[in-house]
Amino acid sequence: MALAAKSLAMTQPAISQAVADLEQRIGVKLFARSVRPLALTPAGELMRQRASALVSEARQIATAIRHTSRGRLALIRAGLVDSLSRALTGPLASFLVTHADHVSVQSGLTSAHAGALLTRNLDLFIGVDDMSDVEGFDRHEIVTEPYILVLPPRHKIPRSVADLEACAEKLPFIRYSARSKTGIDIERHLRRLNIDFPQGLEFDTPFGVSDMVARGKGFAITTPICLAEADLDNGDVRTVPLPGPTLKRTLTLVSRRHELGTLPRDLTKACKSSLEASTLAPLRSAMPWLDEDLRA
Amino acid sequence: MALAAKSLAMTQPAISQAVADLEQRIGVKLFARSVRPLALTPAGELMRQRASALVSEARQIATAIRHTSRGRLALIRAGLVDSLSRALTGPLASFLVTHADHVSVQSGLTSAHAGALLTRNLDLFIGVDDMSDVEGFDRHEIVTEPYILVLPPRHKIPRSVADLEACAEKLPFIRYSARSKTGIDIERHLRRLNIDFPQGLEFDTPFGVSDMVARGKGFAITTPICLAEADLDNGDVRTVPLPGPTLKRTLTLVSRRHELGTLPRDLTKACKSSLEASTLAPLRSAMPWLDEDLRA
DNA sequence: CGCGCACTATAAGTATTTCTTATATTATCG
DNA sequence: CGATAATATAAGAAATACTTATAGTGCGCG
Repeated sequence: MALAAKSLAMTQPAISQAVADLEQRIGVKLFARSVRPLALTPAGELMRQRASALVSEARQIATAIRHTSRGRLALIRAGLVDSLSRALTGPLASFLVTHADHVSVQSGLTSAHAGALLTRNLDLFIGVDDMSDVEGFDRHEIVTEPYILVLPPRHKIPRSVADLEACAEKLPFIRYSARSKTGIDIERHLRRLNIDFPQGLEFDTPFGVSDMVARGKGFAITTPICLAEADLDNGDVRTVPLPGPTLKRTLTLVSRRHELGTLPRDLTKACKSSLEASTLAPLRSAMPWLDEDLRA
Repeated sequence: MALAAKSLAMTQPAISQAVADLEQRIGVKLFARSVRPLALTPAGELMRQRASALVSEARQIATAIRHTSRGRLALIRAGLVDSLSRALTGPLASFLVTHADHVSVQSGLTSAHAGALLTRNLDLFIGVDDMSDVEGFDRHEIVTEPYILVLPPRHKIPRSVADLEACAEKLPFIRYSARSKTGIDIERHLRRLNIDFPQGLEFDTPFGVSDMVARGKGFAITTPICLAEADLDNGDVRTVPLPGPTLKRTLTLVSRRHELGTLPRDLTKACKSSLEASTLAPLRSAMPWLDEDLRA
């Protein structure tokens, strides 16, 4: 603390008091004081990491603002659900780079992107959740697709809900993580069918789920776009319609209202075109039974 | 400003003065005052975006720190850096499922995994950062690999640092996001070489970076494993040694000390074997100049 | 075009926060 | 065990941020 005071041109008690104040306000000890020299607690280490990142970002803001040029946005940060990562990262970035000096594309789960949009860490995202319960956002639908059943090759095809439930007698059900909207939707659907597959393996990426099925380690519920995204090297999985009532998901572009002009609408158009050509048409060829269920 | 004052339980002149103070300190106008109601300038808009993100992150830090707590582990939650997702998700899950009833495998950026490990949202991770400055963790090295330069097909091969810098005259430099350790290491290396590529495109996935290079949109610095992970459909990129001093990265399994017994060591062994067979041997075949630089 | 309205900006004073000085307390080392 | 070098505490000073009172400004309406 004495060295910190020196480097900040302050006195040592000022530092000590400031740290003590902060500890009191957040209710957590940041330093272990029963040793010399003082050591950070795990919480103190976390604070140090995140707060120094914060201070660094704060300093960068002033610099960035001074360099803002008119017209083009300085920065666009876009989130893309990982099930569209391979299909749309290129088209998305190519489009955005004509509208901003600095483009950041972040892949991941929609729940994280929704949170980041709310806290203004993203400017828009394409994902499974359209945040329809929150005011102040625009939504542009890109595609609706049905959930399908994926089984290892030569697995018997279940034709009823009872058959589906019986699959778990031979192979475990491979899950999407409950951290993903897709995982949540699937669990809710299974509960409606009174099916309760035992806990076992779960993944937060389409590849993780699909790869395990291809390896013969289990069966899963997924979507055609997720399967395309997995891009399995040994793509021999058996895909069939999901027995019982249909379950669908919609992929939507979400942005704050009144902030990006026509960019979200134009971007949606560009993404629809690209997705149709690169993913949907091939999927309809591979799974003709999808038919009208899979269109942008 | 009057509404902001009301919502912050302050008076309107306090807001007016604070904004004026800030404008004076950074030397930039944030509001256009010649119209009613007041409008944000472009700089003001950028400030609003970034400052609100900053405030949000600041609030989250306190919450995250309070939630740091010791708790019993009910399952194994493993983080896997996305550059190893395709290569190791299957082997990792297959191994862990023999040691736990419930296994969660989360793909993503090492920085998020490191944070998650610190806050006990993960039990272990495999990533680029070994958290060597933090006490209380065990580290098992899996592989060390050099960074390489990737260029569009038929691009002239840079043989010196000056050549490397000159690449940006024709094509933009495609970056890894600064949210990734890989991105940070590359930026630091370029600073050491006194190279400052203009801001342009950045991605947080190996696929994003590699796909843009394959499309001829730019050039990039990446690693052989990242390139393999991208698994490009049109894999025609030109890979060459990075001119100038070598830069390497190490992928490490990190777990808390004294908590998982021999599992981390055993898991490391299993991952090394799998990685060597599935990724490293093919890479050495494709890029013979890597030679001894790429071994588990 | 002038006036009224609803807002922001400024001046001066007050309240709060942050820092300093002086010194007490504590962990470590020889 | 005493000396040392650090941090913590108490009290007062300095700096910052806020309030009140009121001047100034852009817009819309008659």
